[in-house]
Amino acid sequence: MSEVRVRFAPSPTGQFHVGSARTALFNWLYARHTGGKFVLRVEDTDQQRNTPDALQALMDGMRWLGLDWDEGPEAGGEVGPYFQSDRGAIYQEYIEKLKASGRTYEKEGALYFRLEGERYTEFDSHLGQEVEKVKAAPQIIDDMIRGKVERAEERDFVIVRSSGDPVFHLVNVVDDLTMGITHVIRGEDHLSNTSKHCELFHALGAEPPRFAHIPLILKSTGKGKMSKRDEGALIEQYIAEHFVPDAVRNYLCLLGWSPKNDREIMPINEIIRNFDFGGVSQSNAKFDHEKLTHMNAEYLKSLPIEAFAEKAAQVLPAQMVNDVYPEYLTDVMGLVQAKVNRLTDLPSLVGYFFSDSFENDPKVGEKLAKKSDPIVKAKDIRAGFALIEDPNWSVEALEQACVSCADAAGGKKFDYFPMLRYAVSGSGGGPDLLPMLKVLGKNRVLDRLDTYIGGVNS
RNA sequence: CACCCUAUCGUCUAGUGGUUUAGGACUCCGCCCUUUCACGGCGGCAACACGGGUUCAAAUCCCGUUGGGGUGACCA
Repeated sequence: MSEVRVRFAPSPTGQFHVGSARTALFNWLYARHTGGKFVLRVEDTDQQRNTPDALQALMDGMRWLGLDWDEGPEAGGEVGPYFQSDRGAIYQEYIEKLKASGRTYEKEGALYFRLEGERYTEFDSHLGQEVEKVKAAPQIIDDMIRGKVERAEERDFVIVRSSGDPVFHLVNVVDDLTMGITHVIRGEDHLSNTSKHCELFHALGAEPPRFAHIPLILKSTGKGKMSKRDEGALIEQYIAEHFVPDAVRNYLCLLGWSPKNDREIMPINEIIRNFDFGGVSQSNAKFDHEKLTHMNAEYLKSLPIEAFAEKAAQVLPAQMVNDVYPEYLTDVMGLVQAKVNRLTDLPSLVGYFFSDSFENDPKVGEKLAKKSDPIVKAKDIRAGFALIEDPNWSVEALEQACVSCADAAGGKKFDYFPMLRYAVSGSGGGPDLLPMLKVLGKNRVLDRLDTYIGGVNS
């Protein structure tokens, strides 16, 4: 059995769509699973849209997802060039072969591929005119996901435009042939055109590769397949929003593929080991941004605290973290790591750890004022905290102080909690209170209690 | 209009003729924990599109209908 060779053949337009990313991913997984080669081939025949920037964005996106290629731009390889724009001579050579085989003819300046079979004329409602059709023998597509699919082409088709440029169907087949591609893994939107490709392979005296047409990713709301304009459709967006790349990749793996053992959050090695076309779904899947976000949160939680703090530092405003000890940042992040879904939620979550000028939530303030004497309580607990001698300002010492105050007032320690939280953070929710006070430190806590006491009186 | 693909909870899916009161995950809801909460624990709602067959037995096989998706370019 010869080595598996798969390819991802994007047309770099500057935007890396999740659908393309998943096609790349499944190719990559199959190559890694089988120990084969993953080829990156750039379909840059559309000079208008394909810029160096666009290529860079595509490669950045692939690398961000951890999809490394064995042959292609910046990697080299034996069967290049890997840019279609550099392969003109190769296409010409194969066009000549096709001409020599007698399967082509010219019409209105374009070169057509001629189907074999009985010809007839018919009105085509889609084209709105009479066209010549052919009763060609059906091509049998050997698809690893869908089994044997039979489809017959019924019209001759253009392989070289009157401008002299070869069309997609031709270059795709020639490239796959000359690059020794053994398995073509692509979106189901290509399935109907595969019969054209099989015709061309056979006309060139070659056996078509095996195919795997993977289901499409559909819009999460509304109809049709996902497009670049839909929310969450672009890999660039996840990079910009500091998603965990492994989380995005993990989610994409599960969109249309299942390990069939109820496992979802998996290290990539486990996915590679289990990846197989038997696990690929035959039906299309809707994109679910919430599940992706959940998966991102899971990956965030499992990060070592140092790594989490490092990532957090990238999304927090510079003035927040610049003149702060790294240990302080790590401590703060330890408080919120398990609670955050996206890193970009962080700034609004932890502002009060870094600045005294935080917003007070008026609703929480009102609710607090309705309870009994928050100011008296604040004064009591402020006095109690001031007496703490433990230089570590530990959670235990803080709790003890609360208990003492509560005993003296004939209440419970929790009587002070909502007020304390509001006084130091302006908010009604957040991390566990006592650890949060410890991280904030004695000076900050006492100062903010003073502000609260004074602020409410005035 | 034609051709091709497809059809299990709202969503992603497990299920390849009997082990299934159809399992897991996201979402949602409830309870517990916490007199905070965006964490955690426990629990709940929720599906085999429809109609025919085949079979002792069908979510699973076949046919049809309906729904969804794709393709039908001198785009890729």
